[in-house]
Amino acid sequence: MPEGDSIKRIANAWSDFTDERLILTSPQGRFSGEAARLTGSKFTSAEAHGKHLFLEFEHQQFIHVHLGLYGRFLWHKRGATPEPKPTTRLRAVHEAGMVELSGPTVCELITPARKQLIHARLGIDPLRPQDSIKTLLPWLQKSSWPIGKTLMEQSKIAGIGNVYRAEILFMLGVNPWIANKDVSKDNWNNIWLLSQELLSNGVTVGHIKTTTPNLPPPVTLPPTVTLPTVMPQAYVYMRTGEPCFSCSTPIEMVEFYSRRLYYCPNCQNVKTLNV
DNA sequence: TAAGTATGTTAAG
DNA sequence: TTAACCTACTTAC
Repeated sequence: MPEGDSIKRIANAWSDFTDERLILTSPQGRFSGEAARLTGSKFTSAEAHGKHLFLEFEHQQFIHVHLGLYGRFLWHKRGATPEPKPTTRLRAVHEAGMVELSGPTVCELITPARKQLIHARLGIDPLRPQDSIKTLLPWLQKSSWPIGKTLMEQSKIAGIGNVYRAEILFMLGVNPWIANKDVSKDNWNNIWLLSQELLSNGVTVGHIKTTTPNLPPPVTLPPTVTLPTVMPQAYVYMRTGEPCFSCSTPIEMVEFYSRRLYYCPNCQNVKTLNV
């Protein structure tokens, strides 16, 4: 489930290993040399930037991980020592437990210089307290990119993926095709605040759930529409053809820059503009 | 039980 | 542009 909230949660989980000397192996083989070199080094900290994870070991050694679509961390309790799965890229063992990483797009041992390069190509992250939409506004107010593309562009905003993109635009009633420069500064601030709120909530609850009672869609509910007693995880994501919770119009889906984009054509004013 | 699909990115061609 | 990564969940049979 790799959007930014998941990576932040994984970074938090790694803090259990802080100051421990780990035994690292790579049953799958593609990280064997690096695992052997790091074994016995003290793990010092974990950091998330967007969907990228950095595991720091003493002497400024970093493991850079990107889960991609299939990558998973599997945590084992203290004392549990299951047989290593042959697909495990990285296995880390110490007294407090064990973790296995499988299927990542990226798992590499990097220097501080390379880490800096990776940060430099990533945009502002709603989960990083030091980041602000203010630094991106000058570019946004000149850009003709559709906002639906911008929210997914990791070099501009890091951590939002296909689920949060669809949900943020729906919750604020924004047409995904509208140009960045046609979105007001106030609306960018609202998008940023909502991103922070939704991703933080994802870190807390452990999965993406945008449909909490505290975060209703801003669209006014007609009196004839009743929300289901048990709300699903999302308002529009993966709900093609089902009625919008706000206006009952069927949710639509199109291919958009090689990814699927879900939206309510009515609440997000798609018909009255272009598609 | 099998088949299909997905919250993503990289590198080969 | 396409294949690779090779998990976990949902749906079909």
